[in-house]
Amino acid sequence: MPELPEVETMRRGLAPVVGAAIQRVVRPCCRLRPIQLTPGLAAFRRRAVGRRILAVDRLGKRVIVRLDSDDAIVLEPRMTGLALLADPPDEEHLRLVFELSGTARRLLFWDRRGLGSVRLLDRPQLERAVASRLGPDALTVGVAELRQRLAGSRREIKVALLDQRALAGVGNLYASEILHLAGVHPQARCNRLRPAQWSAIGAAMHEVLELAIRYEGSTLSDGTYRNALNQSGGYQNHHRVYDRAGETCPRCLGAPIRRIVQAQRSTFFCPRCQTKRGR
DNA sequence: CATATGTCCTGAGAGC
DNA sequence: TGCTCTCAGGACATAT
Repeated sequence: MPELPEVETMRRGLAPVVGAAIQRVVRPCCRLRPIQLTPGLAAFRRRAVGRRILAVDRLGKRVIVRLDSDDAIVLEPRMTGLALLADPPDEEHLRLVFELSGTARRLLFWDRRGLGSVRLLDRPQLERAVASRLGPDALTVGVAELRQRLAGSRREIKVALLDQRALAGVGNLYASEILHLAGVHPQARCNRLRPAQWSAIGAAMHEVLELAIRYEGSTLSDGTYRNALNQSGGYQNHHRVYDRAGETCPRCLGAPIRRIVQAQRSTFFCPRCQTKRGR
């Protein structure tokens, strides 16, 4: 489930396509339902083929491939989507192929569950989408803005961190990791958190995300996530709490990690060293 | 307006 | 062994 570190790793892995021209766009036929492609294939080809790739950026959990036409291709991996330069894990779930000039040859969008999407947007469309759907990027947001955007909410902090309109990039796995490092209870209400706790969350967020990027993201036991060269990430070996229910907390070495459910998603935390109210 | 819940999707793994 | 069932959680639509 690509979150900010995995998508940032994808973005970096796609560096070789910068400068290449898109020569063909191919949708392999497959027995599975096709992923969402906007606009349809014919219009997509008309606008993409012949264009050169100027840059590959990231916004939250989306990869933005900028074209020399002022259009951009937005890759949204959601649960199981991958952007690949290397051969995919299998052919069956290959959803879209961009054939390119230059050394990279081709850029693939592979998605086992097919919840991801590929959209080609013009500049106003992209700007509108970003403004209406995405908060500041979690990797660079400052503590003051983080606090300003979340502190008024009555929601539980773990749930609020997942709201992409408030803050872009944090997903279910990293929300647990961040709050554990910050020492903040996942069920603490945003509007009850103290300034020192917001500072701790902001610092922990940057620390966790940067370290996870250094390890090229997390490949969980299902093995789905891969970088652009179809290699596993390494951060799963450094998870503090995620999917570690029952194990001893690495922070206090005293209490077992607990799993609870918030907003239909698993949360992992240490009941001893994550508190609702700082002091 | 803010917040909560339901939905999409496929494959892995559990249980019988 | 093979069937059925549950679960995983991205973002968005719909409900409260």
